[in-house]
Amino acid sequence: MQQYSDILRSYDIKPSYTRLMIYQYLKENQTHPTADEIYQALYKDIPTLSKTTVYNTLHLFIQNHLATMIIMDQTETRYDLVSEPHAHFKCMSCSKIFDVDVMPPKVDARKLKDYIVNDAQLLYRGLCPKCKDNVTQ
Amino acid sequence: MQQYSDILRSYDIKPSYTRLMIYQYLKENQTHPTADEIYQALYKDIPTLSKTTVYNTLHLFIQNHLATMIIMDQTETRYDLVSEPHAHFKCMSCSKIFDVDVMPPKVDARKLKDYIVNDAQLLYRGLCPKCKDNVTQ
DNA sequence: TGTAAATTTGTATTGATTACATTTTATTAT
DNA sequence: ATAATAAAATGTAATCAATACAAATTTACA
Repeated sequence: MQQYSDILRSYDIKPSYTRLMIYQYLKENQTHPTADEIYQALYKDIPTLSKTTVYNTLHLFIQNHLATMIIMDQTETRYDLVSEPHAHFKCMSCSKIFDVDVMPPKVDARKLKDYIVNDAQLLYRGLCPKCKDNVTQ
Repeated sequence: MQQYSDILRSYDIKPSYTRLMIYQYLKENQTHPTADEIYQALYKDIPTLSKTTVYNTLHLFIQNHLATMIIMDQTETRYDLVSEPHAHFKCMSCSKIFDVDVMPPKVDARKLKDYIVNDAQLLYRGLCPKCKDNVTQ
C-alpha cells in the first residue's frame, strides 16, 4: 500500500484513503470497470463512499494521466490505468472487454497536418470465443 | 430523389418520405451529425417529425448496414453512412468531427484467435487547426 | 487549538436514449 | 372504392449514467 501512495504522489495526487482504494481496485482488477462497478466493489469496505467521489477521483486520475477513459458505446464509459498503447475488444454478447495487443496506428503527419493529436483509441467489437460457441452450438 | 429511393430499396428499406429525408440529410451533410442535429435540421421541413422516428430510422439504417454509429464520448453518439473504412478525429475544443484517411488495422488472426470481429473503430482526439491557433495565439 | 483548504458526501438535475401505447399512413383483398 | 391489415410515425413517460452544486467532513498547518 505504501508503494501505491508513492505512485499517486508521483502523479501529483495526494494519496487519501479513498483514492488509494480506487487506485488499488484499478490496479488489481484490470477488467476495465465502469464507475458503478468500482463503486459497488468498494462500497462494502467504505460504506460512506459516494458515487460522486468515484467520478471525482476518476476524473482526477485522468487529468493527471494516471488513468484513461475507454468509450465502448453510448451507455458505458470504462476506466483503465494508463499503460502501453493497445486496442480493446468488446464482446457484444457478454459485454466483457478484452485487451488486444495491437497498436493504434500513429497518424501520418501529412494526413493530420496542423492538428494536435492527444489520444488514439482503437476498438473492436464482435463475439468472444465463449459467446461465439454458445451462439453457434 | 429517385436515386435515393433506389438506394434505400437496395438495402431492403422501404423508402418512406421520412426515411428519404433522413438519408438525404446524411448524404448531403457528411458532418457525422447526432440524432438531435438531424432532428433539428429536418424539423423545419417536417413539423410533425418526432425524435423517436429519427432514432428508429437510424437504427433501421444501421441494422441494414446503410449507416454506422460513431461513438466519440459518453455523451454523444454520431451517425455516418457506411463507407470505406477510415478513422475519425474529434476536436476537443469545437467538438467537430473530421474524417481521417487511416485504415483501422485489421487484427492479426493469431491475436484474436477464436474471436469474431464485426467492427473496428479508430478514434483520434485533440485540437483542430483552427482551435489550435485560437488557443496558442 | 483554531482556521483555511482540500476532500468527500448527498441531493437534485440534466440530457441522450429507450419503452411503449396510440395514431396515422400505406397496402392488399374483397 | 372500402374495409381490413400491416407498416410507419408519433408523443409521453421512464431510464440511467453523468454532472452540478452546496453542505459536511477531514486534513494541514499557522
